[in-house]
Amino acid sequence: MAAQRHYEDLARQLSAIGAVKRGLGRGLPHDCPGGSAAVLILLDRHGEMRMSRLAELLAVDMSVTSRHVAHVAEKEWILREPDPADKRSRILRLTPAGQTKVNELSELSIRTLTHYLHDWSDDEVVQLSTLLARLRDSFGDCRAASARLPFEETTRTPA
Amino acid sequence: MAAQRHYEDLARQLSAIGAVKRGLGRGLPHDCPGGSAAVLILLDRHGEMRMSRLAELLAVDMSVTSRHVAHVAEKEWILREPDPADKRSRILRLTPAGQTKVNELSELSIRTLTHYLHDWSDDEVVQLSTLLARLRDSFGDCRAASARLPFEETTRTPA
DNA sequence: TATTGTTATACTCTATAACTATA
DNA sequence: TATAGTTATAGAGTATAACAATA
Repeated sequence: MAAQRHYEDLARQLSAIGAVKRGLGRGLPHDCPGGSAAVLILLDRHGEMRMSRLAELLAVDMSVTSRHVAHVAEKEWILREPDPADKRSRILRLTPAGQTKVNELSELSIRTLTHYLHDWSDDEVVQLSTLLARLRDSFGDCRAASARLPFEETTRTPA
Repeated sequence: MAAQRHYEDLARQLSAIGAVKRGLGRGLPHDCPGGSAAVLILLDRHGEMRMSRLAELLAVDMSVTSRHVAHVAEKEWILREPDPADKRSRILRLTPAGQTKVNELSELSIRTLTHYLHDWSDDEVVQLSTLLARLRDSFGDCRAASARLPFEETTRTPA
């Protein structure tokens, strides 16, 4: 358990990190906004999956996932195939064009980070990645309808 | 200079960290959205300042800053006083009510992080804070109109 | 009845551009 | 002319709720 002051610091740093995300976002191709990029990258990383699984990985509501997926499907970067085991479901899969886009995105993020982090050591980059992964993990599934905080009553109305 | 593969990992983790930010955001008071909270916290942290300086610290365009500031001013959490040295400028300062709000925000972030990161050590929290600060620093002022990447021509149109 | 996914609607955050007042 | 700040407008991301189809 860390000291309160350190939690405060971390909260401030997390709030400020949006600037970096926006900086990375500005490097994206004009036809592939952040939401689309995230869908493609997760499908590349984890292989084909259903909408609900993707929503979980994106950590957003399924309605949001549906919109992003509709966009990349329209670009023909993914296919939405019927799930033989459950007719309500759809299986999402990258197309060859989608794979090409993923490669492009990958190269872009490498170029951008190489530019900004040229003076970081290998170790530092890995350390930050690792801590961010752990942070994400500690928060678990903190989507609106999923996890509730233990002191909800004093904050945003639960509905 | 880190290996390309590590940059890719970091890009993925950064993209996923939005979930944590949203989780923290859901704990905010209903009358104080993220933009307002950021303004208050920076004024508390750095003391009174001009709009342009605040925009720089927020790492957003001044038009955005102006909107957030107008909101917190309407709540009477800050004052916008004329700058005697430059009549175009305004000096922003927390009111006592604003200070109270800052304290409330601080307590909220501590409660939320204590809840989610209960099994993190002091050292780990500090390490993550430090790396995030360094990351932000390495990106410098990467706002849209400020910094330009060296390979712009293949990405979003420069204008 | 419950679950998967879609759509409509609303809210927050951000950027660009046009504008004003002052330097 | 250039700069500080405001406002109007547009675009991206997200959440809630209502809905259709299937389990």
